[in-house]
Amino acid sequence: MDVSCAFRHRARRYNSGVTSEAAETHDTDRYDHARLEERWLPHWRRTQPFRSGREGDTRPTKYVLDMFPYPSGDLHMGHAEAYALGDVISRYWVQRGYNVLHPIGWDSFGLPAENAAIKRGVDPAGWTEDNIAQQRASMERYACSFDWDRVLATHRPEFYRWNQWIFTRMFERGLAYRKPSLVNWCPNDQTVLANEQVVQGLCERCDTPVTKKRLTQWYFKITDYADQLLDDMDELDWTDRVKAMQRNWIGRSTGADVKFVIEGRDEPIDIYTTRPDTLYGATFMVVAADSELAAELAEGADAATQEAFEAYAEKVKASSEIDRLSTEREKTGVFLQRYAVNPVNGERLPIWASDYVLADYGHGAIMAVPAHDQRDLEFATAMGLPVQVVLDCRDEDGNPLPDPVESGEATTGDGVLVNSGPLDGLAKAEAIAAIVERLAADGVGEATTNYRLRDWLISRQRYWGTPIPIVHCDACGEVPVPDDQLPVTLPDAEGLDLKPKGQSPLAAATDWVTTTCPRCGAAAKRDTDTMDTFVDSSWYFLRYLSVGKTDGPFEPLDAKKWAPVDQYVGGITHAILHLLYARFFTKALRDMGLVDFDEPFLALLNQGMVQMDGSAMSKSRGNLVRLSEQLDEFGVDAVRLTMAFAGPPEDDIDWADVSPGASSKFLARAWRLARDVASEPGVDPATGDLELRKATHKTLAETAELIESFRFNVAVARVMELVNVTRKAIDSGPGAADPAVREAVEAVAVLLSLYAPYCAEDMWALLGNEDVALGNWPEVDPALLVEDTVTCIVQVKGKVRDRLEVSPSIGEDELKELALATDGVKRALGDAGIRTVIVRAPKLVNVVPA
RNA sequence: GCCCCCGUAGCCCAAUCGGCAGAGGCAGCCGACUUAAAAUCGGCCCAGUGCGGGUUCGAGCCCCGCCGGGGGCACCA
Repeated sequence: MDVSCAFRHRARRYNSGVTSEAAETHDTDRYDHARLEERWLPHWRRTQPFRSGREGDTRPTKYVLDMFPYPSGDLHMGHAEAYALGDVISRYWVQRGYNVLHPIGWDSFGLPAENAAIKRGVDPAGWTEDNIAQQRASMERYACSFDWDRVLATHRPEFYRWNQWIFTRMFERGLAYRKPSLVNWCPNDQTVLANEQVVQGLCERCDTPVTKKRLTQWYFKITDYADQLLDDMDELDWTDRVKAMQRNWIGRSTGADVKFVIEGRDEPIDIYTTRPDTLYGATFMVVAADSELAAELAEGADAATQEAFEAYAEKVKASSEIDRLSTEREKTGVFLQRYAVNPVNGERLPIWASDYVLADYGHGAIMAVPAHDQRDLEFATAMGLPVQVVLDCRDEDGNPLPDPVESGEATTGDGVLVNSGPLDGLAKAEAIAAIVERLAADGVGEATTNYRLRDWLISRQRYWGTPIPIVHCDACGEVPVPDDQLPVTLPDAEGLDLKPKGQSPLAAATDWVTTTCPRCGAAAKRDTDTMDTFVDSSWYFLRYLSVGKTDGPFEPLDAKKWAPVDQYVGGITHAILHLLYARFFTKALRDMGLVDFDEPFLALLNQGMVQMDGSAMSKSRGNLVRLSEQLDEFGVDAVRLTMAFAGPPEDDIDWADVSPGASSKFLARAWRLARDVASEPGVDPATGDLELRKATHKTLAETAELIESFRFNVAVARVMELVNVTRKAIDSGPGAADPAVREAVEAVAVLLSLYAPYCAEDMWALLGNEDVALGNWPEVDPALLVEDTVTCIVQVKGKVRDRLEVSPSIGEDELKELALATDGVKRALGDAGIRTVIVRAPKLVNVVPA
């Protein structure tokens, strides 16, 4: 798409009601965002100021990365915020003299393209490429400081070839494997979903209630890295919020495995518990109704029991995730007419099957201690099972808590063990240590760790994704496609029915599916599933480093030079999924010897969302604000500045609360400064007005700190202050010809280049310079940061009673004397004596009366 | 239920070692310029920091307990 076309369009819009002649003429003596955009965009297209990694570039490197967009339509307000903030960081480091890698690409596989293709009967590839072209044009107009030589899109074979390559490496190491299991199934999209894509029991994409289906699917063994994924977070410069989300998701718990002998079964079974100290309180056992163990135990029971179990299991399977998630639901289950033996006291425990025990956590079986676990208590109450108290729990005042059976509340806290044989009298921690030791000695238990995190299900029964590079051979089994036969490209969508039908559309591409086994040469079939698109985004940040490379996913030397990412910028919506997967990939690639670092993203900034009138924007809600219209009306610079100025970047922006019009006015005010400067380029600022010089240098020094701690809104406020004092200097101070005015305005231009590149570039040109964006951060003169005098607050009993203008280097004793002599102190003190005087030279004295 | 974040003028937000509650902006009001309006320039108004305790010479900031808002996890044994 031609961006200049959009400009003509706007010019017409903008000047409607004015003569056509006026529409063609721009007033060069006024700030006119349309004129500035028309002037500078073509210039930047030519000069490509943000190309990184040029031959002979000796600047220190930095890698600043924005999360790449999905190409479904044009950019929206959310993109505008994210890229505005990422650009502030990236442009700042360029100004500070760094060789900044700031790439962009497209996360272009996935359901939206496929759904659009189905709906409109178009080719997903064509639809995707069209959207990419549109977004790219919008990004260029938006003046994103991207390196346009490093663009990638994940749907192109030159990218997804390396998905396949990494997959086969994972497969070789046992990190990619296939297993049958009950998986999340979206009946609408007709595809499997990862746990992470099920939100409140609904499909993340289409909000359809998710059901369960038993399927054989591909997994990545992310659970192998659970401990590292938890522990390595300590080193990351991420918010506590995101770290907490990741911690919750991984969900590490420590406890013990305990072996229970099952009557009539050769092998004992393991259960997992976090409270082995309550083992003497176990009164029954529960196995997950949808587990193989439950089916096996039922098989060993009488026919009536078996029938009851099968009916129950069927019901459980049919229930939706939503039902399952309801916490108020009644406990249900079937007694399997089987018994387990408690290893510590030989008691016979009836075994029940229920859906409140999960098949894929721990061992899918638990010991039930109803006195001290709320869920077990509810189940015992519903089924009339016995309750045995083994903990003496007390409230804060030392009174015993009511009996769980009477109160309906299990006592789950700490307590002293009772009715527990050798454990009696021990506190929780001691009891756990003692019982684990004894179980281990007897060979019937050991301390273990469990995780909420499950292995990552990556199979998708859809067309628009990376084909899984596996050939199924009757003789050889699962055979990875050899490297020299990669990529396995997608068959043409032409003639394929992409509609969801529970099986991958690739299965219908007979010619494509039919192949020979790479190992034995016999007739064989390709795997017809495609990979979860999160695979693409798990390593794309490495591909940017070596986009053209044809003999590997990335060049190790490039990775050494640039990676890991110094600063990542993106929405909090990816706080769990994408970040966790990318961290896992990095660790796996490290173990393959491909990278030499542990974490992909050292620092992370999560910008908030852009809302309108208190809620997320949507067409149906009628509160949609169109980015293109905002850009037409207020200009790129004003919209970008508004995003930076609205508040802390992590906070949501309500577009109704901010004012792009005010941003535009401010930019005009700044721009006029450059127009008004009356001294020549290169004039020595040292001879200029001292007060203005101090203001300029102070602003520069403070801004550096503010940007580096992401306080962009405050940094913008500082530029506004500098603009205000410079205006005053011109109008009612030393005047437009003073060299300090030029110094101040040049600083304004450099500072504004972070938020408002068009305005800054034009100011820079008005000042007789070129290329404002590149390494122009002025050196701060420390001498100009020192104040001649500071205001010392004089307090009596913490209340301000007087002020003193003193030297910054004043001594404590001298300051104390001056303070005690002030009228304010004398008045406030009256006849009272002095108990003590707190002196914090040079800023504060606090007199404490007796 | 567990965990994380946040409550400061009418509104968005500053106050980063515990030290003058206000930097910047929006809205409002007044004035200058103008025949007038726009634009521009200048000025003014506005809270004692959600509530209750505590520590301290001194608390928006630290501690405890509430209230309110947002978010994550959740039958994970």
